[in-house]
Amino acid sequence: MSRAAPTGWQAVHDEALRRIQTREWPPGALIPGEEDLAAELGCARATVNRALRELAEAGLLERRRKAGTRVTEVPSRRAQMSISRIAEEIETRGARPGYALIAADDTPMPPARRHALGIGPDTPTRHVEALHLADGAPYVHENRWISLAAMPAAASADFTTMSANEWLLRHAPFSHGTLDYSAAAAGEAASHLGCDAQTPVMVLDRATFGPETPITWVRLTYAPGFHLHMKI
Amino acid sequence: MSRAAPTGWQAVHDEALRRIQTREWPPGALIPGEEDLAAELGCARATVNRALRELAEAGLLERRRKAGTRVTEVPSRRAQMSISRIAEEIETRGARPGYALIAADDTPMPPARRHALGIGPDTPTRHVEALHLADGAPYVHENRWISLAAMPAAASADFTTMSANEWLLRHAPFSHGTLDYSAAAAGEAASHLGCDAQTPVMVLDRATFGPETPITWVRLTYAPGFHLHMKI
DNA sequence: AATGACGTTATGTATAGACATAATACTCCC
DNA sequence: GGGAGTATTATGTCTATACATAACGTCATT
Repeated sequence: MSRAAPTGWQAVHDEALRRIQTREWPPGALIPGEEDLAAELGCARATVNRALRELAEAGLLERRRKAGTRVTEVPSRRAQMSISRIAEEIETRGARPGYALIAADDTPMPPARRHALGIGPDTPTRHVEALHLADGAPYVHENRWISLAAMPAAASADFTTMSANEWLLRHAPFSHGTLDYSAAAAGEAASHLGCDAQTPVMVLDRATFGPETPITWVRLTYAPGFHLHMKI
Repeated sequence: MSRAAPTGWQAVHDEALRRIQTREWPPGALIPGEEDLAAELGCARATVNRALRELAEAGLLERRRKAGTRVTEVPSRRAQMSISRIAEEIETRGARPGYALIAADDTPMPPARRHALGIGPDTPTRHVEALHLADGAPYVHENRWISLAAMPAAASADFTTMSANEWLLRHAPFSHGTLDYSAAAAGEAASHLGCDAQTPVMVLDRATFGPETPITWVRLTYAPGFHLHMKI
């Protein structure tokens, strides 16, 4: 009941964050209960709850019923990056996006990738290969298979002007997926990216699933110089 | 007021998610207001608010005062990865973590990296070079500079048994930072990683800041075969 | 026609009170 | 002493109500 000013859950959030960062609440320490904090800061318990919940979601606090709330000993924070349209990604980097279809055919999906996506050998797929450009220069090579069981419309879709990436974002009811970044030699994509086959490049393997079914598997091979930037 | 069962914000969240995924609420559509939904689902407006707020944070809905809530046209979802102790990262991969200090000295920080971290040429730093092992094999090479202005205790810290990574996680009041993954040839780190200098490897440049001051800059060079795995 | 004031409206947030739930701490009984 | 059952307690959540705030539309004024 000492402080009068900081009402609002953000104010409570900031005040708690300050106490954590200044070690007024040291790592591992049990902090006052919601009721006490609400009384001290002059707000309702629900307000304190909202603030502390956000901090817990950020990994700075650990909350357990009955046991109370304590400051995380070794905070394992989450880094985030936004997954968006490749064209948008290129625009964000201040370049003019371009797109060129290389092939849209029925090249069979390799068994290893069928397994990664979780579809059987009989599920029909469509194969799309394309190149995305930034200011006219190769930006990323896209090599994709789409499950026609999940997206029958993909069989007749025209990928010459709209990339499969964007088409799927617009049409597929995607719910979750996995990303797998690795470093590799450019290999077969080298000719499209305008570099040597031995040049180290970033490779992204992505599997995407709808609420019920696997949708697509794609390998994106980025041109040399690509950086994956994230914030914590 | 038709449905009786789904009380609880998670139920409302799931129901809204279902309507988005089934395109009962198609992309771009304006969905019913909180008041209406609360009446329909038989719960309080605050409960609907909580559910829709979560979906908005996940990037599936866009909410604006007065304008209402609409389904995101092209959802740009966020991928998450957890940043943790390197030892923990190795354990997660099912291996026994190991650590070997290579050097702890006063090697000056290169100007480019001083700039990336945002500290002037007069700020004293400490340099630490180390190798992290997984089941005895090289896992990642760590090359780090710590600002002694932010962390004076780092000047006398012993990094022979505890890595600088872990020491900082325990002692530095870190608030935010940037991650920058790229693919590169192993180069100077090759000898430590047991590979050729030309081998493509993943490189992570990380700058870490406290609430007020820059703390540390580190380059982690991962051994060949490393994959960065994320979920959406 | 452009501009500015204002009312309307949907979301954002705060509150007090209540009940639910999980987990610890304790007690009782064997 | 050990195990089962129970009381206690801190967080989790829901409700109803209220007010705050942003933004769109409208209407009047210049």
